Amino acid sequence: MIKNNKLKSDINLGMLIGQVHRLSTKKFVQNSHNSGLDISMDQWIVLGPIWENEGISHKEISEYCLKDKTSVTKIIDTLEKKNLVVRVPDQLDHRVKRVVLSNKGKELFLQAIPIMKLTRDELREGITEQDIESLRSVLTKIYNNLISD
Amino acid sequence: MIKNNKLKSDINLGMLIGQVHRLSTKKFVQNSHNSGLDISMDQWIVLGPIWENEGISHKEISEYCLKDKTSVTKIIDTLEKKNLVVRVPDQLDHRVKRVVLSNKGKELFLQAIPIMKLTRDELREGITEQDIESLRSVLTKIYNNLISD
DNA sequence: TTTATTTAGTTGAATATTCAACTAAAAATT
DNA sequence: AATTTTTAGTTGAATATTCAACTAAATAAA
Repeated sequence: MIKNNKLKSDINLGMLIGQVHRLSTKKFVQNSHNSGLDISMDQWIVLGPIWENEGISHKEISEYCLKDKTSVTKIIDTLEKKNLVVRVPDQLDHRVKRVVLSNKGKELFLQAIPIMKLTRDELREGITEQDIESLRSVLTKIYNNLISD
Repeated sequence: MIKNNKLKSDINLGMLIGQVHRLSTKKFVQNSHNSGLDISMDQWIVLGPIWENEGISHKEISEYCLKDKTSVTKIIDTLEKKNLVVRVPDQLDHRVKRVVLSNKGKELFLQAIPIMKLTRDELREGITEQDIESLRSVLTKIYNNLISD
């Protein structure tokens, strides 16, 4: 049954996506650690839109990062505990929390940029821009299949 | 800085891989749940090689699934708690634990196969075999970059 | 205006991952 | 044979994700 090659190859594809995801985040964290920085991949991903858009809301971060609102809440909890960001309640809409970077957060973000670049270069070694675009294209198709219901 | 388009597109690619990974596992779990099955994506992934190779060791499962040995230990803990598998110490090499499926485990595995197929079809809707092969190819290149250090 | 519904964010429980440190057994050195 | 090193697996702490249930505020409907 499982010997069905088609099924098996799908499982392998799923495992491959999972493993590439895990190993990339691991590589980023290791590179950060080697540079003396204490930041995880997901913390970096959430810091991005806050850097670009001071006072962005949870919901907007969620959309930008393709992350669940629950995940965003908890990652911001961690970032706040590390004094990298501050939550500011919106003055007009009291449901909304706006997030801003502390100086420490800004500093860390700037230091992490070259780490991101290094990690990208390691990942992409020997891979053409065309390959990357093809990867992005197919992943986007799958993504669209997954969000449409 | 982050406005650097190249960097930004890399972040987006990373987020895309992460999101596709999360959404696929979510889709599988939802499909399972809709069929009355209680199984997670990672539990399914670990059950696979045990089904194919009764008495497989943790280490072999680890290699097959592209998962860390710690993860394998903990997922097998869960599977054992659910009475789906049993650990059997190897008689010759006392370090090795061999894992076998219980009847309940075999039953669940068989029931999960069509769920896996359904999930695959949903993911791949409108995507050519060529696209999938291209995806696999680029991911494999990245994977190889990540494991070679 | 009062009620109902939607929206933004949080909480707790369950699962998964990684790291570092650990146990115990096997294999290699001396 | 005794010691060192490697290997297989486990444990505990920290991070991340999902689900379901929840609070509180805003918006829509009655």
